[in-house]
Amino acid sequence: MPKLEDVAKRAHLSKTTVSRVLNKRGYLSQKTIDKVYQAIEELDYHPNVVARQLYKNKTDLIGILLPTVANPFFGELTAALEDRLYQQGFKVLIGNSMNNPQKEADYLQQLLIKQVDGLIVGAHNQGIQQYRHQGLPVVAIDRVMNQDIPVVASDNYRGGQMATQRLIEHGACKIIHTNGPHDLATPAQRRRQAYEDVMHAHNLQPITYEVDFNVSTQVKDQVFRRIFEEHSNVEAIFASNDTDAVQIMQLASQYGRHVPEDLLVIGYDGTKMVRELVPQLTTVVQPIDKMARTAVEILQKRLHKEPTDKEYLLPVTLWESQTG
Amino acid sequence: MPKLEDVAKRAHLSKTTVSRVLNKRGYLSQKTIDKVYQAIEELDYHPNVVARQLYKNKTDLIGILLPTVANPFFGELTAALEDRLYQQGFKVLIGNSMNNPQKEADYLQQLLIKQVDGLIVGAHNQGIQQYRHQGLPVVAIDRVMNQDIPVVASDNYRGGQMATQRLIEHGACKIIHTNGPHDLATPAQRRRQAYEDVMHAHNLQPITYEVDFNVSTQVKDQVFRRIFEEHSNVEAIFASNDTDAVQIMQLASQYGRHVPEDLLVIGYDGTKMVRELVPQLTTVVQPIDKMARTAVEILQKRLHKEPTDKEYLLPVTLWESQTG
DNA sequence: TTGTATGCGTTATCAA
DNA sequence: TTGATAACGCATACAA
Repeated sequence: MPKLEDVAKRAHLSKTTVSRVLNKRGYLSQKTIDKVYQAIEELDYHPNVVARQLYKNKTDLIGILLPTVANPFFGELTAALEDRLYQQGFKVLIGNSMNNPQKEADYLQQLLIKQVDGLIVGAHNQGIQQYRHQGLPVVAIDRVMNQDIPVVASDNYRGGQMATQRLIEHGACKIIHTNGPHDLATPAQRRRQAYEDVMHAHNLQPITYEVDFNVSTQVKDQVFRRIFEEHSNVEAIFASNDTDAVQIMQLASQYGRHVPEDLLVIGYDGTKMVRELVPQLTTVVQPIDKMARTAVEILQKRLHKEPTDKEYLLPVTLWESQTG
Repeated sequence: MPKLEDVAKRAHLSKTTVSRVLNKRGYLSQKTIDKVYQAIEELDYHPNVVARQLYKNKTDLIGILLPTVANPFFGELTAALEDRLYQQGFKVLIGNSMNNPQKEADYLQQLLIKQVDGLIVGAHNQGIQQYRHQGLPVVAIDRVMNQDIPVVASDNYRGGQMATQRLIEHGACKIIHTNGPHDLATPAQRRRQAYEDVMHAHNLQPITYEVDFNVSTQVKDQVFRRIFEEHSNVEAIFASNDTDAVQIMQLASQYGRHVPEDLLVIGYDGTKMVRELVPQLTTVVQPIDKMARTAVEILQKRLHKEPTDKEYLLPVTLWESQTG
């Protein structure tokens, strides 16, 4: 691998001059510039990014810590984030921590150490209190961390309202909701709050089943079956996310229930992929693109030490389709 | 940010000794070790990864260049790759190049430059000949690059055979296939070859519609509509991937066709996500996990300068469901 | 307009 | 068992 010095020698110049040409700094004669580029060409020289990173004390790398890009929501979110970050001159380091708090902790420890300039976190593991580390700008997505980390989220309360209201308008009374564990501090809990508020306002009894997001389809199956077995008269389900909603619908048919005649189902997330693959699913659409843009914007502010709000709530919409 | 020297000062030792403690090298008295760890604790010191990278001339970073993690196949593939790579001590830099040859070229230029220790490429853009760059170990997934880059792919020929044969066994004669542009050198073209071979063996006429993978749903719509308009008597479609298959089925209903009574459809990829969301879709399942493991294995060999084969074909299976 | 010398934070060689 | 110093490759302050 040729280095700056090799180029300098070949062009009969000093490292400084070559560096200047590369970074277009200061006064340079055209002749010098040409010589440098020619030497670079001949040697197939490329600057060493790491050395540059060390000197500049920044990497232009942003870490994205999420459960898994295999999930459509996080996949689309990651794609959107990568797109924005790339446009701003950053590259993206990913860490998928699903089902593995140890891995999340490890990523943190490693990423916090000057490997990345900033961090976008949406991982859901519990019991990780390490984010307090000062110095590294962090933005959370749909996840409450500690007080000085800004959160970007969809308007979960509004989403919960819209879904529950729609189910009630469609004549359902016995409506069951699924959500993450109540002790996991996430903005998604506001959906539950909204659901309960709307139910109470209509003198209906809210029932929430708690399902850990980071859990296999099989384990979720157990929980969802309990819904049908413990509440055979359930009329509607407001699910925690779209894949859960679909899984519930498939289970429903095993219990002889037909959607939407027999049972209404509304999901959450409304990714492009799910709306393409299961267009009949009524769902609350999170503005993934806007969330990504906002997260990157906020991160930039943090990087430039500008003040930010604590929370950014982005508007949801309802994909009004056939299942609920 | 405290550095080695700060720790050394606080522990009344030299940088060397502290470094030795951190890397557990050479002889050290327990007393020294304790002092060092105490100082590290007190200062909340973390080694600077970039400085280490510069000295060691490696980053423990692997670049993954794919069209987009928003697509379920690449999403699941990325998740699997990340998982394996993490286990091997690597972190992952992603680049999504969909619809953007410029971006792919840019990523290459940047990643080839010592920013990553190796590269896994599955991007589909044409006209990028830059991968010749020596020195950086590269593995391609489902993509033919140049001769000295090993390719990991599912057994596309077998997949094409299985799908076509099944459609014929189910009584279809007028079978149409969709695939990428024929001038794009990809192992997926072997599906087309298999399709044509099987068709010819049954004295049937193969018809392939070419659809650029990197293109919007809307544009694909145009192409798929042409299938129904130019071949109103089509009996079965073997689609290039599952999302296309679903899109085709939805279009079919607009043309008054019912799947599977009126029209058979088989997809390709068989991701967990699609099989969960659209279980009725018959599809050829790529062994994503095995592909990821293999790719990482091969990459390791390249990193250790061990010889590798040119091509690794992994077995596909058929998800025998209802649409075809 | 160009060159010299220094530092970024780490690891390793060699000497003590 | 420990310490001084050079090297990794680059970019800048300062000098010429």
